[in-house]
Amino acid sequence: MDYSIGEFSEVTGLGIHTLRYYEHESLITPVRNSSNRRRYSEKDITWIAFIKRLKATGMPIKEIKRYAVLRAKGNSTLTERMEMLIQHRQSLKDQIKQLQEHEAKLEEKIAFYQQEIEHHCSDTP
Amino acid sequence: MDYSIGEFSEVTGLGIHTLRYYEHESLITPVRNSSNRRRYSEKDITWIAFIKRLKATGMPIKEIKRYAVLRAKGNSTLTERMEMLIQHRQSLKDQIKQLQEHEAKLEEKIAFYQQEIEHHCSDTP
DNA sequence: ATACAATGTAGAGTAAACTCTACGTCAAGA
DNA sequence: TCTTGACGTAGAGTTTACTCTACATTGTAT
Repeated sequence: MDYSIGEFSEVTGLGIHTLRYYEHESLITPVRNSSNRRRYSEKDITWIAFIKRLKATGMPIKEIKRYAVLRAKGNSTLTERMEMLIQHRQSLKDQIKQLQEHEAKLEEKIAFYQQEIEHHCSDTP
Repeated sequence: MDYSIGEFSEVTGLGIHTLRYYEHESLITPVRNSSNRRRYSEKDITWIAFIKRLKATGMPIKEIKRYAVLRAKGNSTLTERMEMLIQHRQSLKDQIKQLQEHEAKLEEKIAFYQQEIEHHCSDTP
């Protein structure tokens, strides 16, 4: 019930190079088999999914790494990790609010353009 | 009623180097005075504000440049520019939806953590 | 046994968006 | 007049997050 790097690349959608890079950055640490090949577990799949979420919401690799290192230390770091998540939730809320503002402004601009174009085309009555 | 690059940097919050870089990328083309110094107008202020909005909503410089070049060509490009904005509005809506999904999942995760921490701390009754 | 595909490491290369350096010019105040 | 500070150009350097190359091993199918 584990995966080679090639298989894991398939199921996660991350490139093999990227997976090795993530390991180098201590985001994930698969076990190795007798011939030094990486073996990824089922848990690694959900972990990568979570990493992807953090990335998609603007968390830089450095900070994901900080989280990953805490996670690797086990339960004693639960509170600290939660603090990180709560911080990140706030930044995510702020991001969404910002984007909604931008959307509203863009909407205005588009409406204005529509006017402009009508005026422009109705020059010849 | 115009600005030197230093003044313009102040009012827009963009660095002088960045402004020159933007000019190099054809995002903005200030006029020059007799001694070749850039002169930015009031209009340039709102234009930079709009560029910032496009950037903040994930539009790459290359595409902003495409828009800027159309804008520089004048009214004949109004429709094409509007098409770009409408496209971008859609991508913005998609972005927001994605982030909201991520927020919901993060919320779940935090709730789960809260549980974990309670269990963990109540180990000693 | 042998070919060949997947994997390993180390390190170089890439793309985007700046950011900085070096060096020259020019206008204005002491 | 001299100097200082803002500005000019061209090009190098930085950061982030990959992505790729070169070359050595290893597992598997024939």
